[in-house]
Amino acid sequence: MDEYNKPAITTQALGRMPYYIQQLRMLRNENIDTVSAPKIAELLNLNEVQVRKDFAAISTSKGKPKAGFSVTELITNMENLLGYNNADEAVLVGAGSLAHAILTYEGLKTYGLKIVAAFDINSAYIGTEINGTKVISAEKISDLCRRMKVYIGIITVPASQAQIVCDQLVAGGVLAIWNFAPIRLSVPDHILVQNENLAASLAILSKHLKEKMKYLDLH
Amino acid sequence: MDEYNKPAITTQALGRMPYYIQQLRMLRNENIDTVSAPKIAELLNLNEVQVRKDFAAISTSKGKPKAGFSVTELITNMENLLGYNNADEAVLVGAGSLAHAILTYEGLKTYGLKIVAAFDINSAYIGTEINGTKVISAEKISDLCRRMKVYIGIITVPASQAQIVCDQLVAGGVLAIWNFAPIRLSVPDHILVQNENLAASLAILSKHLKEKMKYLDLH
DNA sequence: ACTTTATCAGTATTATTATATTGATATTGT
DNA sequence: ACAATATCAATATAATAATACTGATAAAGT
Repeated sequence: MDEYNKPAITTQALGRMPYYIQQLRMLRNENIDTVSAPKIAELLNLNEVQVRKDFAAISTSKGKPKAGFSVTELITNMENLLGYNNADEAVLVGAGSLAHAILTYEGLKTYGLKIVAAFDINSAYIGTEINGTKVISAEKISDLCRRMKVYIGIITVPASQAQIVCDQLVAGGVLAIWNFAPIRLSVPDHILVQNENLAASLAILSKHLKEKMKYLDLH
Repeated sequence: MDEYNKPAITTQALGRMPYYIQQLRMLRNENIDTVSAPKIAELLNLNEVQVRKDFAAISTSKGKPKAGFSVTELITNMENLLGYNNADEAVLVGAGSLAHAILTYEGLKTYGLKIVAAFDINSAYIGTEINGTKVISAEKISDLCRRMKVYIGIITVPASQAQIVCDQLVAGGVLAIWNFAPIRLSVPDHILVQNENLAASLAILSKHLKEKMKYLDLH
């Protein structure tokens, strides 16, 4: 039940878990029951040692030389880590196409999230359902979060409204915010913000490509 | 025109640029023409030194003690860096709600991307338009990419089809791929892949929250 | 003019993450 | 039973990124 003497899992490793899970499930479907770190590394195009370290960080048992790790056990360990069996409830604010994409995203439950309500200010959306989730007037954010004891909020509204929405979520007792608006939210110290910034990824891709193109020009 | 003796910009710094641009534009709108690194750091909740370093990495001129940096100059430098003035053309594959969200995302042009075509296999979508972009049959991916000399591809199809689509893009001469499918694509060495993995972010958020909750329980 | 002060640039330190190396061990094949 | 081998665990090194520190300097106040 506890994890002393375990190398605490790093943020980066955590980010790789979904890839591992996905790959391990594929192997399980092929009735493969043990797998080595080098094999997974090859499949996912990662470093062998990195994979082994990641496995060591989450696995309840050790890998065996020559054989590797138990596929089902790794899956179970990762699922537990990510909260597969006790998904947190979350609310989503903003009912646009991004919200739609999130609500229909199969990964949600797998990685520990269950969206219990969606909010919007646009009366045209209010009362409708998106993939089984009711859209409710944004006025009720604080009230409903508090009453339902929801601790995670997802923000998909435009940048201009993100801070307002954020404040309402915080007022409603939300502790963690998954923010898709391209701004840095200002929150009290104890609130967790995970920014999902398309602009940032795009910037990185664009810059890398420019470097590559420059390089190609010279040769 | 060249940048010797410049600290090369890091990936992380690059990811912060969109936040800086956004903030700097707000300041410009308020007719503020110089700003200090500590001020920006405070507004964006970042470390003062980090901001100064980031500015130093992209700015064509130096900051002045007591005054700070020129707002407009910083904006110009960042826009150039990110390709604001010569946006790359890209194609998008998969016409679902995520594609919709990307196509209507205002940030695109700002950060150097212009989507010239969208592809899908679903005949119900083919021929329609999303926010002004035509949806074309997925059979034509390779051919069209090559003819239009498009070097960036965006993948928003389900995981099961992502590799196939990826191969078609590569066959069409695409050099950089922005991948929203939750798998690690296998590509030739010279192809750039930027993964945008919702599952990974979610995993990180979920884990952090669990730690926080555990901590709160103990007090 | 002089002093104070906010800010800068440059350098040093620390933290985090990734990768390489070394020796041990379980399985396979002879 | 023994040797060969793939893989592991653990430790060491390297790469990357964040933060702290130190001395210099431009602007503002006295």
